Amino acid sequence: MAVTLADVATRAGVSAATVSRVLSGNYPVAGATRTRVLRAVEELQYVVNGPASALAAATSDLVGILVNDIADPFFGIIAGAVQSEMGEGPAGGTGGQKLAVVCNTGGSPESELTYLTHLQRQRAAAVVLTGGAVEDEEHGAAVAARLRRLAAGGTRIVLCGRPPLAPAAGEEGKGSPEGGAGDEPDEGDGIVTVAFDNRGGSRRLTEHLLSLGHRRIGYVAGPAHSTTTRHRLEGHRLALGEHSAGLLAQAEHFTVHGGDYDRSSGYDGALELLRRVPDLTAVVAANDTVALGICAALRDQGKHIPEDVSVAGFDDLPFSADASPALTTVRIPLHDAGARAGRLALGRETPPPGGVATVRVELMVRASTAVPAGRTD
Amino acid sequence: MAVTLADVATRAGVSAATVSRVLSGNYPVAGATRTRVLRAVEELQYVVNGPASALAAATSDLVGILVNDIADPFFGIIAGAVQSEMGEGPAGGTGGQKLAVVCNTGGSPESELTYLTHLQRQRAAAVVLTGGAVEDEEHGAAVAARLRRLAAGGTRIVLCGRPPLAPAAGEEGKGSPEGGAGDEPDEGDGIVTVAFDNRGGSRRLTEHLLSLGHRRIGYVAGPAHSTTTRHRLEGHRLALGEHSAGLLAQAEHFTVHGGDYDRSSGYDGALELLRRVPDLTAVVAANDTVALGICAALRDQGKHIPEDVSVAGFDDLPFSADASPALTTVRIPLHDAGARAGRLALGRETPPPGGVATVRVELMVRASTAVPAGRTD
DNA sequence: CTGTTAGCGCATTCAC
DNA sequence: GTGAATGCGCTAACAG
Repeated sequence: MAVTLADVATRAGVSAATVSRVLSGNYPVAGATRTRVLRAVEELQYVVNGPASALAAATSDLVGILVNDIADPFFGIIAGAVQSEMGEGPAGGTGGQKLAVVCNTGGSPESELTYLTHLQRQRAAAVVLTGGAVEDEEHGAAVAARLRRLAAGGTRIVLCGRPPLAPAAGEEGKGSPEGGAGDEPDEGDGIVTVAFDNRGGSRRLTEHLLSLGHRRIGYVAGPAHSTTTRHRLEGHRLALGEHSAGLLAQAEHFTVHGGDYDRSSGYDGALELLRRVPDLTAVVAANDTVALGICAALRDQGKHIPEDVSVAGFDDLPFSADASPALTTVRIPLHDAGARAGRLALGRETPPPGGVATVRVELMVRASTAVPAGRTD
Repeated sequence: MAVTLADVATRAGVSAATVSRVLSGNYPVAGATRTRVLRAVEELQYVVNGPASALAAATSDLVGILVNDIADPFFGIIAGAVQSEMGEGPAGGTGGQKLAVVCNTGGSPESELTYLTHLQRQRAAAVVLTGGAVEDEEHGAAVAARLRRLAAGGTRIVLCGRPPLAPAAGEEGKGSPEGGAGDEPDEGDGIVTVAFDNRGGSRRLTEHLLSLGHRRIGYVAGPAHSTTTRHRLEGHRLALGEHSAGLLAQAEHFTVHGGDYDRSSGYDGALELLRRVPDLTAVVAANDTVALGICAALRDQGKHIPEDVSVAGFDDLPFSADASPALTTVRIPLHDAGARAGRLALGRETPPPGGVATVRVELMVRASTAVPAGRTD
């Protein structure tokens, strides 16, 4: 690490400033000197000192991507897409390169805050937060506050698959001309969001089940206090309620609140559901992974899918189409969403009006859902 | 971002040095002043400037984790485990906190080098490289060289699931007392590796198939030029060769070299295999994901698993036990391996002798493999 | 086009 | 136990 800019300058017989200029590439330098400098860099195996550079320029090339579970392809796909948008800066050189890194919060709000602090320390160029947020007053406020500070400091903030920030406390009366609008996302802080239509997708999914003739539909929900969990559940109940008040009334009894978005939540949830409602004809899962756990449990109980019980997931992860039977689910264009978030983070795409873009989701009807056995029409 | 150490100092009525000291926590400071400083920090919402701090201290808290595919749980599990080892530094404060970040190379050697350069720029405290390496003379040498420079600069390097570095070129005659040992991993460069026994696991898996009575065993290999691919294939053929020369001779014909470690490689590979050897009784996959693709293809061809064809995977990812039928595979203790790599990266665990630790793998026999149909003993 | 001059914000000697 | 001074390595005005 000993070799510095000055060493290169000496070696090339130029000033440090010149070396800096050829390296950043954003300044005219004579071809001959450039070559000389580059050769010196090569010979000395010089590598820029990031901290020093960041300090002097007051900018960083770090872009953070926060995910709730790095072992979950849902986040992997988004993160990969975000990352794929970095790399090719407008200029050709190594200059505009961003270092996109993903930080695994494990869904813990504390960890989320810790990472945000770290990123703020590093003066990150941008940070992308993916996936549902924990619905906790205190932490929510803390995260929002930190995000606003980051944004104020010039860090671009993008929310992907996470609902927009609520307006800051005490913001409403603060000279806003339109008065107490109150519940609309505040603009102007520069925080942009790419939202998933969890509610709408979930609703369509349940409508599909209803239209097939299902009336006893179980629901294995995701982690408590997660925005995603809530939105999907709301969509489900919206569909139920639109069909009949009776269905909506029994919804709570047909819902089990699983733990994480993992296989065992589905497995255990399905068992519990079967205990409560032995003649269940369909189960909706918080997501595809949970759905697979549900399938396993049903099979272990001697139930056939979809003959005895229909099962549906959410997300349409790659493995869902290959499951047996292939899973009916709601496709979220995770890659597109992530790519867009990446472009937004780089300021390469103009933010949507209002700062919120909602990506469309699509119902994927496959083999795991069918007309319930009792139905003969 | 405007608020600096000096601001806090002024506010607290102390010198910048004192503020620095209470923040780093590694220096005696009077209780009263400490409280005063901390309050000022709080009031001003001060956050350390990472670059400045790193520059002055010549150290960084960045730890990089390189993965080949961030959407693959194989890497997610390892990365998550590595990350879980960071966070609780020896001291209590926010001082010893490391920022563990994962970088997605997509399996591309260029990208790998780019990330290593970035990490070197940032003077990363450590970098963990996970998963198989691409077997390419040139890139291998380039990566090795860069890793050695990083290590020389004080960055800890840990290889996890990747074979140890070959000795540096021209190193053999360079005053090494024991002369041209040549093909043993060079120690002394401080690069430590946690290796997976891919060869041994693969061998045991194929032995299992042979012992069941299978003789026409197809193999859908992983990406070409990957160390992992090669090692697993070698283990497979080792088992074949030990059983009979005939099996080994036809091995190449029974092997299809799929593309990536994904579902479609398995699907397409199985189809090709069936074309070549219609009366196949078993197929071994490069990994579990590929195995699932194989299962899908076989089902689409009207084959039953395991009655008509047995299928086996590798890695034992969480979903494998839930597949239907449950997948016979080789379990790699990914979490343990990652955790160990993390500890090694932090210097919290003493490196194994020789710098290489090999983690044991375990054959998991489940429902996807059975005695072939023709066999009646 | 290139060299010179100042800091960037902090950690760390030294003194006190 | 605390303050004052110095420099980490680089970039960004300025001159020339």
